[in-house]
Amino acid sequence: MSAASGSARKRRGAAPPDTGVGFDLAGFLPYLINRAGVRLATAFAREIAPLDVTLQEWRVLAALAADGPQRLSDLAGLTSIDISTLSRLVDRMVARDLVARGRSDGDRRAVRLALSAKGGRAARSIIPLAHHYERTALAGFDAAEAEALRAMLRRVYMNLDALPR
Amino acid sequence: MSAASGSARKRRGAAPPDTGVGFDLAGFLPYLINRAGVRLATAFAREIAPLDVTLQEWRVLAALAADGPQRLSDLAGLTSIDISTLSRLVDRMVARDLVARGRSDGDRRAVRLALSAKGGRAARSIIPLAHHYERTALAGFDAAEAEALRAMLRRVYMNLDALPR
DNA sequence: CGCTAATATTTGCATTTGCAAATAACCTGC
DNA sequence: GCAGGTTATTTGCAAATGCAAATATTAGCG
Repeated sequence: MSAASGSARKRRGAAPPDTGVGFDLAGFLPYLINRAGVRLATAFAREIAPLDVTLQEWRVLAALAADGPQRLSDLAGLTSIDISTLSRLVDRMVARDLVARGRSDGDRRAVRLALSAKGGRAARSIIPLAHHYERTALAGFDAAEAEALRAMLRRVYMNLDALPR
Repeated sequence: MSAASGSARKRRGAAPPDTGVGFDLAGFLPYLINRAGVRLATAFAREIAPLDVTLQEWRVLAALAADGPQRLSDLAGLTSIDISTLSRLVDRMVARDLVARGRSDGDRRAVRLALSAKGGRAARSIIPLAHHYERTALAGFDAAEAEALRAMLRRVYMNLDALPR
């Protein structure tokens, strides 16, 4: 498993890595979040592939399962998927009868997306896997630690929310 | 900023969200990591766009700056970029003279990638932005909290490492 | 040594992606 | 009740992506 431990001091005895620009990647938060996220994502994607659901599809199912019927833009916010990408993803899910698309009552510009019966079944079959997976990711964490991690991730997210959109 | 607060109890007075599958997205770790990661990524991408460097390119620069010259597969591990995608990404970076590509001495199958002079300058110009950005993400965190977050993200990553590859 | 299995990288190919422009439906002030 | 500006979604289009197959090279074994 790769070395890359602390390093990145101001140089010292050991030869600096040739092109010595010097950057402490291993301690860089965006790096740590990204690699954990990618790991989580690719591994879970493999887990649900046999169910013929992609990761992005699962994200849509999960968001609809959690928050109920909603508009496309709400779903985009909840899934972190670009709205144009999501529009087409939902197309495919509608075609496969996982999601029902209707026009919003109040505002006819907006779309109203909901789980179909089949989509609900798919969600219910994946949710236990998701929970199991989360427990795996949090192996060795006690409840307080797990909650602390969640809270800190929310804070990071909100800190970034305060930036120029 | 969307509502979506705690909710997801076992139901109670308020009407369950129509298609009541029931899933606590807001407390689901993979969701929290993904949305923080996506936020971090898209916002930083915008930040460096004026420098004519994409996020993936920055990841390559950062990995080379941190760990020095290395092989393509090492870089893939460090950046969490798929190796075939990375192969082509590096192509472009070589074409733009950000990265130098040579064949490894010991093993002529392997490639040896290093920052070019220009790539080093690009890295050095972005690193301060990256640090500034990390500080923004961690606004309100004291040093111990920030380090606790990093440590927990490493643990999550390692927990997943133990899974079937 | 010669041959088969493993490793490192590249390439073929079909999808997915995301920005920007187009479209559609509201909403506001007059 | 309508011009002009916003908001919600879709679509055009040029990349970027990732899986699987091809290539190139090394390693191991008899």
